[in-house]
Amino acid sequence: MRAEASVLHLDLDAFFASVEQRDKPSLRGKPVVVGGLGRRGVVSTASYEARVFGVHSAMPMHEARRLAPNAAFLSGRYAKYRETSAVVMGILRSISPLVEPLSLDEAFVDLAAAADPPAFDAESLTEFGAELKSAVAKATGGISASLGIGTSKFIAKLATELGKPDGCRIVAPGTEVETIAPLNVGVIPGVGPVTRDKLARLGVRTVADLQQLSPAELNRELGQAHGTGLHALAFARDERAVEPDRESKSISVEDTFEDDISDRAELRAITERHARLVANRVREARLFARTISIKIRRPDFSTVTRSRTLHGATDRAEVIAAQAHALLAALDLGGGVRLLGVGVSGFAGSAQEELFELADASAVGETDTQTTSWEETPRRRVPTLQPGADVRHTHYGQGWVWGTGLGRVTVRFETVDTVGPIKTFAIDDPELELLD
DNA sequence: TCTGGGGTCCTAGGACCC
DNA sequence: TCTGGGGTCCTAGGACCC
Repeated sequence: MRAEASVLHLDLDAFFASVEQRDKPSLRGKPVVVGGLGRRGVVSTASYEARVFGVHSAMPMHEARRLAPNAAFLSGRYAKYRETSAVVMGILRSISPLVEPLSLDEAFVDLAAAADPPAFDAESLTEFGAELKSAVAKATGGISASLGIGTSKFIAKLATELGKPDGCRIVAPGTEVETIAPLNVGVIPGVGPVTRDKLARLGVRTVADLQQLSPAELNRELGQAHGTGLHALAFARDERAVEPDRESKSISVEDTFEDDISDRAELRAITERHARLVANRVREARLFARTISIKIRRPDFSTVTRSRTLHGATDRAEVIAAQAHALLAALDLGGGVRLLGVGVSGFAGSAQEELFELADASAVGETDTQTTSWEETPRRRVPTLQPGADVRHTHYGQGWVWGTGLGRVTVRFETVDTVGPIKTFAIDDPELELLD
């Protein structure tokens, strides 16, 4: 274990909702929920004002609406979130070359590798943290971050959690075990609902309880890797390094439908569209994939995956689609499909494509006759004017979609620093333009 | 009207090979 | 007639994370 508190963890508070409140001043101080707005949507992020009502991430949207009917429900503006995230990651990289992003709103920083590292005492680190938080707020237009500093990834992340929101918590070297001992085992990364239940059956509720179990006992209950890992973390032993350049291991696109789909031609068309999106991303990453997978979820929520590995590697949509079609053709889809996904993995740096793989796959897939042409565009599922989206009107300027319905769209004209009226237009008003 | 989308890592069994 | 023992690759499923 590191002797010094040299790992920093940063988490942007209620990130997506914070960006919305930043760009939509009328929503500041109000409950905001960002997520899928459809019938089967779930909450991505809830602002702290919405959390008061019990709304939280991953909650079905209909439940969130029931709990906080007066909240603003917005579909995400992911380009904006990526943009703001990049600004924050840039600040972190100016501190240390070793920055490991975990998602748009979270990252680890190895402070020991910093060009100008802070002194590792509580006072210096507190000052350092305060400066970083204000630098983030300044560069992002007021987004707040929570920070944690500790001797390992686990402890740094836990420190962040303990200080949220808008916190800066330092766990002093040597105090790790006493800090975690009284906490629920759920604070250990890798302990989710299933593991927590298993541990509860062994009488384990807190990290201190977990410390009483032998590694052998844990391995028996949870498997070798998980058991060994948990035993180490229970004593705050965590040697994982901050890894700035983790290579991606899979790329996938999936979609849950508003209504279950049974029609094979339609599913085929969607598979094709997904294959194209996957192939685009594979090429952007300059990769070639050997394994093609599909995933379906049935109406009863049971999930099935099928995959096949090619002899060579590909970045071509036609090859991915052909394999995916063949895998789909072999599945019983009676009863319909709720979700369909296409993915690739097993990356290689170069293509060793074999010509027969395309032909071979079409042969396997020939049971479902060609009812859709390659060019056919599947129906667009996502309406363009979603609540929260940025729009511009020739007279009123920039605003955002408040709501839509009955062929009309209501727009609130405001930006970070302008306040204007709320107006309703016909949904196809030529003076109204969707931004991005 | 239950339950997103993008990932990572692990397990377990079978094929195959030496 | 009683059938080792590893290692690797592949597939499918599941827990978990944000």
